[in-house]
Amino acid sequence: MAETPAAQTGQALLFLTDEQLRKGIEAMFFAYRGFTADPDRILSDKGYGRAHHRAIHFIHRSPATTVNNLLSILGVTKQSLNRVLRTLIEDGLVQSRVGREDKRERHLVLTEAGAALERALSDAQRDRMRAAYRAAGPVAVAGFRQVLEAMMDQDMRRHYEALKDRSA
Amino acid sequence: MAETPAAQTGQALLFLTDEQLRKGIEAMFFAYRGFTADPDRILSDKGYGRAHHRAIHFIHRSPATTVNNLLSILGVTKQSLNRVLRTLIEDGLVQSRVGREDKRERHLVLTEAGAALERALSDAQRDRMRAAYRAAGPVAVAGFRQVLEAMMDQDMRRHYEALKDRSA
DNA sequence: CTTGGAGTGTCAACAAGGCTGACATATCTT
DNA sequence: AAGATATGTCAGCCTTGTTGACACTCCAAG
Repeated sequence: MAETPAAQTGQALLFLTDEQLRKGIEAMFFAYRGFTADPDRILSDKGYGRAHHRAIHFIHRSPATTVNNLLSILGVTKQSLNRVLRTLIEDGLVQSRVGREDKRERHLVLTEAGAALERALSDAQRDRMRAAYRAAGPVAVAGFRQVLEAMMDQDMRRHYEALKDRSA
Repeated sequence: MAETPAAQTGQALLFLTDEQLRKGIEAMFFAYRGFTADPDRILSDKGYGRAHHRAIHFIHRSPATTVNNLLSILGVTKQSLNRVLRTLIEDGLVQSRVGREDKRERHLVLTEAGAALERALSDAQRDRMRAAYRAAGPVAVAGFRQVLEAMMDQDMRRHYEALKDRSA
């Protein structure tokens, strides 16, 4: 676009032009495809989908989490989640334990087989992430995380922060 | 993890720990939700989905693109794309023109109504991206883009670069 | 102790948007 | 004339999201 009147906006804010923003949008789109590609391949071999991956990931991250907690992290309906959980439980990857304090709640944990699949999936995903991190360098990685965190919804940032604190 | 023997890896490579990578993975997951949330709201009001958004976005970016080109950018089957394109054409948002050189090809362009929807969608998405960029600052944004680009598949990077060059 | 509400599971039905396979049509290339 | 290419379309399947309805268990407040 043309020169803006205020001098301070002339150089400093060029990274906020529509053009730059559009590049960022497209980068998110293409990168997310790469981000999910490797786990997707592993999953489809076993007859699972991305929804199973998400459930396994967050059960691993928060062992003995309740169904409700998982629901609010994943942002889907309980019917959707239940369908996925049922197959994981039937297949012996996840164990559902009745709560001790509150017996209405179910606490979800990975079985050994579930943990093995989790490892395979996150190894694949981390390999790509590691390659990208290494290629970009630590300064870029810090910026990457900053922008992503600023892009989240409030609720999602809450969940993200809660997970971050767990094993820091 | 414990101290690694080599001194050079002690400090410099801490950003490559599994912990850091996992945080990056979760940041991508939560941020992508935010990234698509605003357009999704606009679309569902009109009875469209994310697939329509993607088609509209890339037709806008590459006016008069062919169906085949769009297919390779989006990475879906022609049946999937065709279902979406058919509704967009029926609803008068996209126009399909027989190619001049090669009459087998169809060149896709947005109508005025299609361009209006594209504007609404990308305004919403850019608003969030702009807020995130502004909050994180130009250095972070450069890193953000670097990491995303390193995360793409080869094919996707090719398409991304091609689009980048268009109006640079 | 009863009752209301919360947490959970489940059934049924539906839609979007992926996929495969098969086939038709028009057009270009050889 | 034959084969390859670009596109469209029909039919059917899968995953994963949705709503709505209903049952059950359990906790807590009255």
